[in-house]
Amino acid sequence: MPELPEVETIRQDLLPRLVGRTFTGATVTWPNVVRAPSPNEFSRRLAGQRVCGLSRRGKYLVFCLESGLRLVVHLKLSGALLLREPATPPDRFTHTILFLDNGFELRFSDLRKFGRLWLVPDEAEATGALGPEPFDEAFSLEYMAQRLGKRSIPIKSALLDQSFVAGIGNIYADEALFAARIHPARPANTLDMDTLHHLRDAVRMALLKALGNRGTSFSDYRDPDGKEGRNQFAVAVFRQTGKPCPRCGTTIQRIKLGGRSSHFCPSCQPLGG
DNA sequence: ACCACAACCTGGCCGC
DNA sequence: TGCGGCCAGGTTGTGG
Repeated sequence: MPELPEVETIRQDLLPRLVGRTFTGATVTWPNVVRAPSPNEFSRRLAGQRVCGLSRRGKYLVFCLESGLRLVVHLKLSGALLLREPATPPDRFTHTILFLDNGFELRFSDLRKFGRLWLVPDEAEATGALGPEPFDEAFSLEYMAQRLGKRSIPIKSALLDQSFVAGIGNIYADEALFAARIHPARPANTLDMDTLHHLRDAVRMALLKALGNRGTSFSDYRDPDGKEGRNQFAVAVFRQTGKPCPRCGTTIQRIKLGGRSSHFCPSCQPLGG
C-alpha cells in the first residue's frame, strides 16, 4: 500500500502527537512482524524509550528514540499505524501494540502480515542501501543518466528499484510515466537527457499531488486515524484499464512488467517514435 | 546483468 | 453457496 506520499502523510500526522511521548511497552501477537531483536527483547527494550523525532527514508518510517535506538517500520502492502485510545477495540489484523505514556496506543495493523518492525541502533540495518530521495538534489539528471546508462530494463522497473530512487511504488511509477509520456516498457538506457528531465519532473509532480491528497486509498491505505486518502479519485491511468485516457480518450491498457501490473495509454505513451 | 518466479499472507472479486 | 482462479500499493531470495 504505502509509497512515499502515504508514508509521509503518516509521518506528518504522527509527528506532533508522538514527539516527547514515551513508550511504556509493547505487545507482539504475531512474532514474525518484529525482525530485530527478538519479540521479547523488542518489548523489553522499547519500554521507557522517549520519542525525540520521526523521519522517513523511502517507504520506511524511522522513530528517533532518545537512547539512540531507532524504531523502524515498513508497512509493505497492507500495513497501517493507527493511533487509538485503549477503549477503541483493535481490529482483527492488529499484530503489535505499542503503548504510550499518555494512555494512547500505536497499533500496527496488517491484513497480509508482510509489514515489519525493527528496534536497532542503526536504521540502515533495517533499510539496507537505498537510492536518493526523489526531491533530493542527489537525484540529479547526471545521477539518473549514470545509473540507467548501462541498463536495458524497462524504465518502469527502474523506477521501482529502491536502490535507484527511494519511495516510488507501482501507483506513482505508472502516473509519472503517463505524465512524462513514456512507455513503461521502454528500455531505461534509451532515455535522453531531455526525457530524463521530464521524467524526474513527472515523478516529483505525481508525488506532490498525492501528498496534497493525503495518499491513494485503492484498498487498504489508512492514515493514523483510520481515514482514507483522496488521490484514488485523481489518478490518470493506475487501475484504469479499459477506461478512456483523460488526455486523448484512447483505452487505457494493462501489461505485466517484472511481475507487476503497468497501466498506460498506448497513444500518449508510444513505444516506437 | 537481467529475468522469471516463488515466497511471505489474506481477502475480494469474478465466473462457473 | 461453494470452489477455483486471479488480483493486490512491496521486498527478498533462488535459479536460469
